[in-house]
Amino acid sequence: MKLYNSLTRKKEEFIPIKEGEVRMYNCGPTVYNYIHVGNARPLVVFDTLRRYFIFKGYDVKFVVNFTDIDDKLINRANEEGTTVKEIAERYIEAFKEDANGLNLYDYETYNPRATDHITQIIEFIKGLEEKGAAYNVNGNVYFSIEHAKDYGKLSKKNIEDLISGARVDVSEEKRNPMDFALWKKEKEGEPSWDSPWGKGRPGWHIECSVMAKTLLGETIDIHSGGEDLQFPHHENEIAQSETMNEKPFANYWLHNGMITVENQKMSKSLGNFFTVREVSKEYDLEVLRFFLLSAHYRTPINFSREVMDQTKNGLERLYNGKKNLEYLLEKAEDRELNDNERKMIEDIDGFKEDFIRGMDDDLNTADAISSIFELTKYANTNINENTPKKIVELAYDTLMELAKVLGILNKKDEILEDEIIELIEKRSEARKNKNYKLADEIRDLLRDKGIILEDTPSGVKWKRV
RNA sequence: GGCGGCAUAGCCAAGUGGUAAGGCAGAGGUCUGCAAAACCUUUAUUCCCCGGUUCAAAUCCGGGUGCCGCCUCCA
Repeated sequence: MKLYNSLTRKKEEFIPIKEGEVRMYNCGPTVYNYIHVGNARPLVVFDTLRRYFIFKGYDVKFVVNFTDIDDKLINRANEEGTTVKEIAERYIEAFKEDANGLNLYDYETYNPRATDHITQIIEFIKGLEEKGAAYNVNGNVYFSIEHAKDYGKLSKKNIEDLISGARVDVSEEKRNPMDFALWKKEKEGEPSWDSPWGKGRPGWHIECSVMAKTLLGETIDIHSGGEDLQFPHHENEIAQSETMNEKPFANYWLHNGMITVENQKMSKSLGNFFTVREVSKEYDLEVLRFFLLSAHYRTPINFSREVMDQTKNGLERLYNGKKNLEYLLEKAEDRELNDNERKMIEDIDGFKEDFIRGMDDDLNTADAISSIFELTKYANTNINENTPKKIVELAYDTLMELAKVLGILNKKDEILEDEIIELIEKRSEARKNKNYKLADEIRDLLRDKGIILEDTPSGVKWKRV
């Protein structure tokens, strides 16, 4: 499998540190608000990468943290006259709901909180201090970038350019304008923890370094996140971790492209964002997930109602294909395969190979999705009531296996209520008697209840909308 | 100013040297009591523009144009 590594700016063959095992870290949300569509992209994309590793037989450890202490949470708490803890709890709960809708919890994910790692954070900063890479000024502790080897190697920035172009307000305390805070001194009314430098709280960058180390080890396989985090956040993580541990922090750095709205980056500061829960009022979040996978993860994608509608229709086509196979599965009988049917096994396996080829090429989900469409088309065309059960099962299992990697087609139909079943039977009777007026009335009635009937040569099929 | 990315049909989107995948929408058709679903046919002689390399370029090289991201909290 090849992955594009931002560190080298090349596609590289993925080689895990430990055979058969992958350790991944993805920067998670700062829980001061609901997540928006832009936040959802890395979550969905790298969840899909995790799923694909599992599909390939790897044992995967995947960490997505919560940043639950930060200026934004503090501001929010002050605005509402409540506590940081209350804000964090609220938006962590909200996150979990959204994540469920996006099908991010199909497998185990570790969701550590920064505030549960204060002890480790303090230890880490002490370690940096001992190495001379951190300095304390009046209770604020800064990381000294001069002590980091290759600072800027991820984002390919050089320090002189950064300083000359810096728009940051230069703190009197910092020795170098690009130095960043590891520990922030307590301010009135802010949550704080005791530390060797007095009361305070951790800076943002240090959290990720510490949680990655604590949960995954000093060198991890893959670190992922939005490309807008590349600088300074990821650069600073590298600086801290590699200075502290004296070994590579992450072997592969993966960055997803931005979501745009009318070709402008969706962001909180521009105010052009759609929260995941807003979207969920109009679309099933599965549509959003499918949309986020419909283009290669490194290209920017534009979020619009038009494209969401297109995605919804495309997804429905896949569901119809699934439905058709489920229907045939009930009818299919076991029998010996003839030559032509044996050939079908190869054909179906071929779609799976195409899927794998796409995914192996730097997680090309757009390409992989096309092989799922082709599989359903093949099944619709070549599989019918007379197809042996073995073939129908293979097609169905293959479809579901590939869909699971993408985290789609996981909706199950509920059981129909007895009164609905009675209505369907009544309508069938009416059709038999050529009483089409009554039959159509019943069909319309059921459609209003969200149940679509389809008459096929071998019986009535139904689905919910 | 520095660094990076993108430009393929009405729309979305693969394809990085061998003659344009797939999806959505549209048109026509088959099937159907009518529908729906499904299937078939149809929709880019051409991949932003101009040069060049090559037997062969959407793909490589040079030069333009347009759009976007990062350099500040941001997924």
